[in-house]
Amino acid sequence: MNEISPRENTAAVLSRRPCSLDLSADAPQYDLIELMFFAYRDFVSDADHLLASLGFGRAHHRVLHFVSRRPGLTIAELLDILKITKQSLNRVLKELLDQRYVEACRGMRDRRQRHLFPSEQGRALAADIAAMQSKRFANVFAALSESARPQAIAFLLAMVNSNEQAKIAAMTGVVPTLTRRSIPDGIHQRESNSAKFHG
Amino acid sequence: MNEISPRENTAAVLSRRPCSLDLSADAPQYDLIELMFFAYRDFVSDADHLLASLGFGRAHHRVLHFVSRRPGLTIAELLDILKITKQSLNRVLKELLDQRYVEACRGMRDRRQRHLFPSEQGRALAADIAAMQSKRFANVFAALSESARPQAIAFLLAMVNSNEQAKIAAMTGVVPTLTRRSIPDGIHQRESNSAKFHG
DNA sequence: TGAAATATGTCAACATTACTGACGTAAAGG
DNA sequence: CCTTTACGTCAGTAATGTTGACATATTTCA
Repeated sequence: MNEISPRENTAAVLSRRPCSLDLSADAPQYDLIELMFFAYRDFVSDADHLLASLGFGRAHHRVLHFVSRRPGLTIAELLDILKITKQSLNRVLKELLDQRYVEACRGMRDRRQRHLFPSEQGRALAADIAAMQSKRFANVFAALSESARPQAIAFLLAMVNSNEQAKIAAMTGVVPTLTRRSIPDGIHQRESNSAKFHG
Repeated sequence: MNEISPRENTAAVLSRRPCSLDLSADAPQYDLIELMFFAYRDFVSDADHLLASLGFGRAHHRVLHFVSRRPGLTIAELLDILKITKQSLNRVLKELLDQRYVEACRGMRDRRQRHLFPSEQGRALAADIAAMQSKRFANVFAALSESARPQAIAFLLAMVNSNEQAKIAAMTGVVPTLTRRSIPDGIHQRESNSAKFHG
């Protein structure tokens, strides 16, 4: 089923190497589309073995990372960063709390809020993983020119939906100096930020 | 439960803005780690609405994309690109075949192989999504300097595991000219390429 | 003060994408 | 002829996400 009579379609089969030589303004940028996929895939794979050995996944890592980076943040702030539902967050957060990688305490000003802090071992795990990923960046920039690092930061920040760039820049401590003008994003920029980030 | 006596930990709570001013060689590069997360999250979200309206997910998109870009590739080649199991591939591929977004035909030289081709509507859908993502890149580079595009390509390619860079460069049609030296990747580079890419 | 809004927790059901393990089939190749 | 290769498939499981509904405590506001 779903089978077509045997043909080789020689021209198509043999042209395995893609030819995206179109330089017109709105030509599809296949190279960048695919490089984003491969670069991110290898980037996130760095931490997987270490996390799996502790029974954690990437969702746990993301929570632990942002709790470690911004100690004292609240559930609502974390939800706004991760763009997932509170039910999804709660499942992984509960495990991190149970296993004492994260601690929580009620706010003094607003006792409804819970402020999240990394425990000692939580801080250590987050640091270990950050070191692994930082090593990849260090290798990358050692192989490129000196301006590559600020250029990469400017590129990645510009890739973020423009209505979030200021917030992200502040959060990451990045100074968006290289951006020259503001241009609207892709189609669905303002409709929602639901990432449906199954990974 | 999992609650600590109410304390505000004022210093920690108030220092919401992270300070990663450490410039030593192996300092954690929190800014880049987080920007990779946010940039990729927004990048992949571009296609979600269109795909969802057709009953497809990101896995379908990845298959359709590479089939469209390299018409005639075989199952084995596709598995090597996506780094997933044949069972995972088969589920989404079957749906794309059933709904006539992809066509398959037996190889003439080796009749065990199946060569995959996009149908007319498959090509159209792949082109639509590529156009959306390309628009994001066009906006990004319009806001940055002229050298930003080749720099971004060099950066993303350098982020790929080094034992795959040559293959990826060939596949995407990118010329890795800016790379100056080869340096080993993160810890798990050679052990496996299992991406466990739940997204 | 009392009602409404807010911050969070929780239960249930479900979808998507991935995995492992096992087994089957057809074709290629020594 | 026998083994390997390329692919298909069934069964079970795991991780991460969703929606919807409801509960509880606390703050805010009229």
